[in-house]
Amino acid sequence: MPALSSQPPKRQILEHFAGIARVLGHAHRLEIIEQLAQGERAVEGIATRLGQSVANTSQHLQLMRRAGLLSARRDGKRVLYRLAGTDVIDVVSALRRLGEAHLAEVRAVMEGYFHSKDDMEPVRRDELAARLGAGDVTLLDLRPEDEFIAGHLPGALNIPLDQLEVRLAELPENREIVAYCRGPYCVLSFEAVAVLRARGIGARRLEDGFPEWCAASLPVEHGMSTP
Amino acid sequence: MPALSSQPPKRQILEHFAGIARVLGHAHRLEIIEQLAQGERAVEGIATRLGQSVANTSQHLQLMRRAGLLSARRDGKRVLYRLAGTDVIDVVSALRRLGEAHLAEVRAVMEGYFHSKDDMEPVRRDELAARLGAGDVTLLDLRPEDEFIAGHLPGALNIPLDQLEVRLAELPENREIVAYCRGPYCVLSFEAVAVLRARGIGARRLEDGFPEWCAASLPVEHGMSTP
DNA sequence: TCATCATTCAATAATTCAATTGAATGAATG
DNA sequence: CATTCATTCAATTGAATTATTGAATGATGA
Repeated sequence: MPALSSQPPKRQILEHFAGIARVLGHAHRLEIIEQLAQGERAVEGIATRLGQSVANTSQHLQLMRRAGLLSARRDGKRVLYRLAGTDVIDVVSALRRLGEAHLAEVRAVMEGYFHSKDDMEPVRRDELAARLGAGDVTLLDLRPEDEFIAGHLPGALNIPLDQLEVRLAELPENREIVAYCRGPYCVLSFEAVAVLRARGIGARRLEDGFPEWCAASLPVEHGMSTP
Repeated sequence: MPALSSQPPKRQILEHFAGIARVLGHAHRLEIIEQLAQGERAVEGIATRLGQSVANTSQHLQLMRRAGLLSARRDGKRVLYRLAGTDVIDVVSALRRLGEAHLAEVRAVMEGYFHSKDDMEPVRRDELAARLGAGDVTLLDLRPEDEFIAGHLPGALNIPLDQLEVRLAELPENREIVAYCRGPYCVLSFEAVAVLRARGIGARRLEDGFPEWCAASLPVEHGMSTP
């Protein structure tokens, strides 16, 4: 809670933005956001996933709620938290990009974690466009269905992120999966790649998203998916 | 400098991202980034603009440099700092959007600062498309010249942000100015509106940027500007 | 109503962070 | 070579955060 003293208004506003950044400045809270990006969760569920006490998790959740990152609703005995909006995801994914780009230590950890460096590198737009013709790539669109219908990459399969775990069977085997979403700052494709990798399914993400693909005058399809 | 203990790799990575967020979690540092978004600056110049001591500013700068947000070069006696990359701007502008959207207090301060609420609200894409025909709007493209040449909104004037202050005379008077840049998460248009307002020039920014305009199948021009 | 369960609050101790002060580099100029 | 000036370092103080503990809400169901 930043102090609202009699400072110039610009400074006051920056103080608020800095307050939000401080709220994001804790690994547990970033992990909570990652959880909630996939849907509503109760306090205890989050706490066990984090391996932290319920009281501690509750305080983190409330801090984020006060900062406007989360909202909560009561369902019987439980209090279900969810992200206040997609712009929370936007900040976290921009943060992730920045961290990946500039922090050498992160790259080192990642290269130790994933088998090869290529696995983690995003697919470039031109590379993808060239490989689409060959037909050995499955495109996975993680946006909500209405956005998908309004326009998507040719031949893409639409599975919104929150349904990914239950619809894994729809993914063809033995084809490389390239995930994409709203744009380079959207975290949906990051999350999807993480989910797929956790199940041993090879997947990479597109460097940017649908708007940029469009802007590059590459082919676009409209309407429902026809599998 | 987050601890790199023997934690699961995912936790280690989140720890690093959180560290970056903490570095952003201070109003002075956000203000430094705002300064450096306009170009290289020496330590003392930044310090005087912030109204802080040189020693203190130097420490903030070094903290940001260690976090990978800034880089520095020596020029004679002075050390010139600059942003390490545009992704720093991306995070700050995503943060800004989040703060503006969710923090009621920020809105209150803004409404007290600017004359009317409308002044601060971005121009929606469809609204702009409709008004382009009438010809009472000057479009201002703040991206670097090469990006402008590759494609821009019809009739737009290209003044990269770092040249804005010296090229103010090129702006026509008595027309509303709408600034745009790379996308909704790019801070260039935010900065431009701030610069213009500080000189009493009415300006608003486009809700999103060039890729989204393209994605919406709206008209696009290529090549140099022809004033 | 009472007991139960999930969540929240309040108080504490350990850690981390911010700004100040004064001294120490390190390049440029006479 | 010594001086000057911009920047950095080191040490201190005061403030803010984090995780823990145990008690207090507040809704549910017997």
